Amino acid sequence: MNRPPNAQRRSEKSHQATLAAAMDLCVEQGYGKVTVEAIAARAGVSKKTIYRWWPTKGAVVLEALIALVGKATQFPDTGDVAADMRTQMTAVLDNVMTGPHAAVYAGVIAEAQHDETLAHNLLAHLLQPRIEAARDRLRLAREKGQLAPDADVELAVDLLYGPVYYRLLLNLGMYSREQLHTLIDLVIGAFAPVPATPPAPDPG
Amino acid sequence: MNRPPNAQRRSEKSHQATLAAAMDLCVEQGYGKVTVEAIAARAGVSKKTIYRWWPTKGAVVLEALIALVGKATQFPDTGDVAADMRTQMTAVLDNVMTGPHAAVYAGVIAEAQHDETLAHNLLAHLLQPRIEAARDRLRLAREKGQLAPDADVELAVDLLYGPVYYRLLLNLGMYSREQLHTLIDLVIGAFAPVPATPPAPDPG
Amino acid sequence: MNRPPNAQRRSEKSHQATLAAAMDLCVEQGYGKVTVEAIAARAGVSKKTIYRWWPTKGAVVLEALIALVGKATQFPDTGDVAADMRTQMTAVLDNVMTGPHAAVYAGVIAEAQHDETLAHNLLAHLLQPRIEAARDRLRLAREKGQLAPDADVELAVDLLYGPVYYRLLLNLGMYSREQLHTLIDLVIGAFAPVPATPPAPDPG
Amino acid sequence: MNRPPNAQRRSEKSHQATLAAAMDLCVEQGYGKVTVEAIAARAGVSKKTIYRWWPTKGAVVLEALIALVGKATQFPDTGDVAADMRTQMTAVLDNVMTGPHAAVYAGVIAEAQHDETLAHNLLAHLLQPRIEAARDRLRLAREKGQLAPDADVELAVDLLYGPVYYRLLLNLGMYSREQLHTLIDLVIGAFAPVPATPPAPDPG
DNA sequence: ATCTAAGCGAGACGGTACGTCCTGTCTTCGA
DNA sequence: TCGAAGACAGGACGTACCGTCTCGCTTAGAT
Repeated sequence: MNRPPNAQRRSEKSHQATLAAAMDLCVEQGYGKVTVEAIAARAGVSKKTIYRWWPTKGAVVLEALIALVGKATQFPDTGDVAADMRTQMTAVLDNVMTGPHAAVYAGVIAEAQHDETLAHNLLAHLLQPRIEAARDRLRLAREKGQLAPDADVELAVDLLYGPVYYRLLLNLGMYSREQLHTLIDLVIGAFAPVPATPPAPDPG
Repeated sequence: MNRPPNAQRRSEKSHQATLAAAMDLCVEQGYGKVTVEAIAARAGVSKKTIYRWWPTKGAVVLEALIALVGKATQFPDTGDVAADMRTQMTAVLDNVMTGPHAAVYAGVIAEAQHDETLAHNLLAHLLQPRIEAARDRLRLAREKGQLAPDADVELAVDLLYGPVYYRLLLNLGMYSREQLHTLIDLVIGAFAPVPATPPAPDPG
Repeated sequence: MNRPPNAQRRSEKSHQATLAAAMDLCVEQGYGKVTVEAIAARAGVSKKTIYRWWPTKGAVVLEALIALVGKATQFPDTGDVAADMRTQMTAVLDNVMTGPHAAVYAGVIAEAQHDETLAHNLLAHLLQPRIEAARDRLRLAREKGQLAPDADVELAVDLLYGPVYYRLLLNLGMYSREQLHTLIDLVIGAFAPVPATPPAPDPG
Repeated sequence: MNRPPNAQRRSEKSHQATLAAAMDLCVEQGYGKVTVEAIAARAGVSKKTIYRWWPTKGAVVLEALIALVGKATQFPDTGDVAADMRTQMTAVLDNVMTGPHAAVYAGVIAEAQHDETLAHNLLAHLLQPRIEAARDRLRLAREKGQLAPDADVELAVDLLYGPVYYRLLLNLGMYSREQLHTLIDLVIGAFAPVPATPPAPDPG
């Protein structure tokens, strides 16, 4: 009954055409107005082929998004944690929080509200890796003494990413780069270590 | 000519039945699976009547949500800004970020991603008033010297609300009350005024 | 669950448009190539409306056929049973056994081979009434002594109609009017009464 | 260029398995519900192999039918034309007009209504030989003076076969053997030669 | 005895129609 | 005369088969 298809025999051409068509249509018409039928027509692919490999429209667009942003968000390690966070989050801001893909990303997140599988995959394949990378970077900084030894890195990441998604999803207007940098510096600063020797008392 | 209906002659009974049916169905089946047809059937109301007074399903549910949570969010002012933030945000946490209404709220926010009117009304009637109230409370604290004179209250509110919505909408698990309080204290602390004299080193 | 629709509120316009579109398409393209989608599109009617009132394409076309031929096949009674049979069967020949409707009729009969409901309705509403009329006419003739008193009118009707349907459905070429009349005369003759007084022996 | 396949290298095993599967499925589920996919699956044969050797499902089933009934229809010649017709038509009745194969046969005839090639092959390979055999037998009888010299043997065959197909295809209930024999005797009798001297009135 | 070209099973593919569902509009009928 | 009931046009859904196609594999005839 209903065996899964044989992935080895999958047509890479149809695969890529579908992803490209899905992303193009989302950018042109908005995620919500895109239909599986339209994706199939644009890609020159049959609906059956789409349903063979993806359960829903959301899954297609999610994969397209992952392909789009997957590579662009590696964390650098220059030694300066605040600078590295700025570098990475600026890339995220440019890639998916502004420009034509922002609405597509928001659309997928919206869809995930009533699609558990999509929510899980969104988390597992797009979000969680970046969250983990950020946490790792912060843990590294903590080990090097650049953050307080008891700094809660999970909370720190929430404070860094939370406001960005909040503004994306509640239509509050995305941060400019400057605002983003201010935010990052403030959060990193909040987790800075208490200096070992207190600063000399103000002689005034 | 499509004149607007005469609001004076509106049947309050149908109005309330519709809101109640919408909220009940959302809680039972999830926002995404609810249809206008089902709301009409459950409320014993005709579809026409629903479309006469609301443009979309989202608008109905938004109104139901506003009715539900609209009253519960006055900001206290006890003089202790951190305590007041905790009080108010804990109420929000309990009302819409956890429990059966959380998914409904998330569903409306999701719908707003591809419905500009709904997005506008969500912001104007539900979100913006609470954001403004929070900002006002923080401005008051700033004026009283409980926050740094240059504290960016907009950023502060983003840092308080952002992580909560982020965790709601990205399926990351909502904060416990303790976690929420930790978050609030950290953010308020980050905006605390720089003390004129540095704190004495811990004598222990 | 799935109550039947209210026939009183049926749109007669859509009803007639559907029947007309179905028959037109069948004549143009052949019964087998007609789809419910095409009927709906041609009639300017939604598929839902078609499925609300008919279970299958075959049912639509059957109703169209019934409307087409229902009126044209009354039996006359001139007193001459052979002449009356010729009159009626010639009308049938002209209406549904030749010309553009023949293939449509054959298509419906074909469909009825794997659609029990259609088969039943075809019999009950199209065929059986005409068969009964023919039998009645023959019974009348029998009572008047124009046929043998023990004439099997059911068999007689089979012998009259059978060959016609046989040639229609097995692609054997339909009878000309002359052939049909020969057939009728032969069959009626086979059921003629044995003369009370035998013919005088040929004096030759 | 689509060369025809090399029949010498055809797998007889696949050939027979396909025919058997087709007939089995038709008997089990009815001709109309059988699909090429199902035949392929049941036969353990690929769809490609079926389409290599037959153009359509109908062609497969027709071949299966021919294999089934092809042998059983030689006309006897005992000298008694009515008896010989009874013998042969009873065999037809038993083989394809009743029992599990009747519906399959009807299904193929139905399909032929919108498949010219199938119609042609059905006629040429199944029907026409039997019709010709019947005509030949009647011609022989005519030559021997058992039928009137001007007897129209084509019409006679129509009168013999027509009612049988008519009852098969219009769901009118097949004849019993007795009814069939009555029919045959009546038809043959209608074509009997006019006696030179009229029969003497029954002296009883 | 190998080579090689075909048939073969498997099954993915583009395509078409299916029959269902929901939307948002429009009509009817009963209170 | 208003509103519930619900029929309507429209359009996307996800499914089922169609007939084509591309894979490896066997398999038999020709080398």
